Amino acid sequence: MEDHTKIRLEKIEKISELGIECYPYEFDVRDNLSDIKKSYADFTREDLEERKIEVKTAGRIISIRKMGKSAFIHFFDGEEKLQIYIRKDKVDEKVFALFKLLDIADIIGVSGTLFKTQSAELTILISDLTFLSKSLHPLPEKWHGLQDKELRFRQRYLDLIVNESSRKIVKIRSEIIQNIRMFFYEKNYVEVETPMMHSLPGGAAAKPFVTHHNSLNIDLFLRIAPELYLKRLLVGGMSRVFEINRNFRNEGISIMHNPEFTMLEFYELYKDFNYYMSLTEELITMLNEKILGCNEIEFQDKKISMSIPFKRAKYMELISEKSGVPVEDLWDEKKLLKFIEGKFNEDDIPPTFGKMLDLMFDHYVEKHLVEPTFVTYYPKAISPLSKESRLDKRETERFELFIAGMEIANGFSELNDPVEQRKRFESQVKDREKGDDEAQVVDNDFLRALEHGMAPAAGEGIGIDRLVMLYTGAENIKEVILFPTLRPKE
RNA sequence: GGGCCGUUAGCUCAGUUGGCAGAGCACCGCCCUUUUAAGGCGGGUGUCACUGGUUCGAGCCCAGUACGGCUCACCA
Repeated sequence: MEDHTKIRLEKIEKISELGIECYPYEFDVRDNLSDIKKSYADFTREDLEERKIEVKTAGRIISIRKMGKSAFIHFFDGEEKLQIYIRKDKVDEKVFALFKLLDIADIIGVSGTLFKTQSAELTILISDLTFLSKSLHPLPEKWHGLQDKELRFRQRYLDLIVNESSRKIVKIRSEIIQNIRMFFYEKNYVEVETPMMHSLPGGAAAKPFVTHHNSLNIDLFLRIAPELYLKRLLVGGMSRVFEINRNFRNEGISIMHNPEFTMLEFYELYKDFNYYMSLTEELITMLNEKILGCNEIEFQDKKISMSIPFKRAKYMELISEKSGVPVEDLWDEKKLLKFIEGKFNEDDIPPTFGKMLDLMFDHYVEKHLVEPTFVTYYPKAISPLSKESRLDKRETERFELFIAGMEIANGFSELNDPVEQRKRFESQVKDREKGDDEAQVVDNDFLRALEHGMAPAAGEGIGIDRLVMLYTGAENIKEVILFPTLRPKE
């Protein structure tokens, strides 16, 4: 056993011997530290002297400065720090004996009177001390905090205790989600929850996790997207729905990817993708206002203007512009393949036309999309759930929003023709046969729903984790997910 | 999955040419009633990630393994 732990266990014994409960059941916190600071930080020493303001609060000890018969302690309630002062002549003997057995990281409750020290720091002069919980381990180092990323992710609680930047990310994430909910509630959207376990993986191009249900004796897939269920709700006449929930994709882990991630999806009947581009601008503008108070974000040393309207550019034209390949040649699978064969390794040559376009886009375009940009009119081959474009039969009414080189949103006019949808699924199956293991499968149950008639509709998904990265400047998705997926240790 | 890098005390980090394992904070003992990176005196608390190898001798060199970071690929 670690020495620190042994010593602290001995202290628990000694506290017990004083007749003090080491793990009590409750404590009446009358004032939290932020309220105390907010209310009294501006009072002068004389004001506080005169008014003798009593407070009762609790928190975790983060530093102790002992001076024989007195001591200063900083403690922390998850939100704010405050100093407390204990003097031997101002408390019971037992309280002072308890104080001597306290360690950094222990959790205590205190009652006392507010005053200001000679250096004008608001401080509680303790009259009573309640032991609330012992920590058997010391805190990480006091001014470097916890730096080791692996420890920060594995022991997030320590990270939260000592690193304010980590607490701030949690808070901003909560504010973003809360504001998104408000945004949709105010527009009369209904929040729903659809299955996390699907009998067919659908709604996106991705490899699923597989699990098994014992009593049904069937394999189930953790969902890769909620899309096909949300559209069943549109068939059911729910005209405005949204869901904020986890998706699971059995793919690589990187600074942009976690196997489980949070997705917002929303759908509205009688609207098209143009309307949703505007709605997205409205949503992002609202978030900028609420979270940052301005229409600019700072991301990895880059200032990015978020003012609307966002740029719009066609998918094929962007590829053409950055790669130098004429648009009509991009549409010609043979010419495109020839170009790719000349540029990429043999191993990297994609098996399908859609994958070739993806490769071109990712390689030539994506990283350049720093300013918010709607990439529009994705080809049909890579958009099996989107409605055909009114302008060009090869394209769909689909857009993706890119900010800071990250794909943030993906929306489209929803394909609602069941015959066409079946063809698209079948074309996906052909892609799968050619070696695209992320191509979708035919979902007959979903097709039956479409056959009952789905009104025209727009739909969109927004990756919440990446959105939080934008608003917090986090450079790794693990920073915005409290417990990112890591290989277990030991 | 590929490439590069890292892993030394509870934490943050040094460790030279292969020659007794180090510092600061934390911790332990003593002193100290307005300190705040409190201070003073004394104390090193360690499976140098793991397993082998080379060597008189390995934290250091070599091989492998584990975990992580960065990056490329796939993906949102």
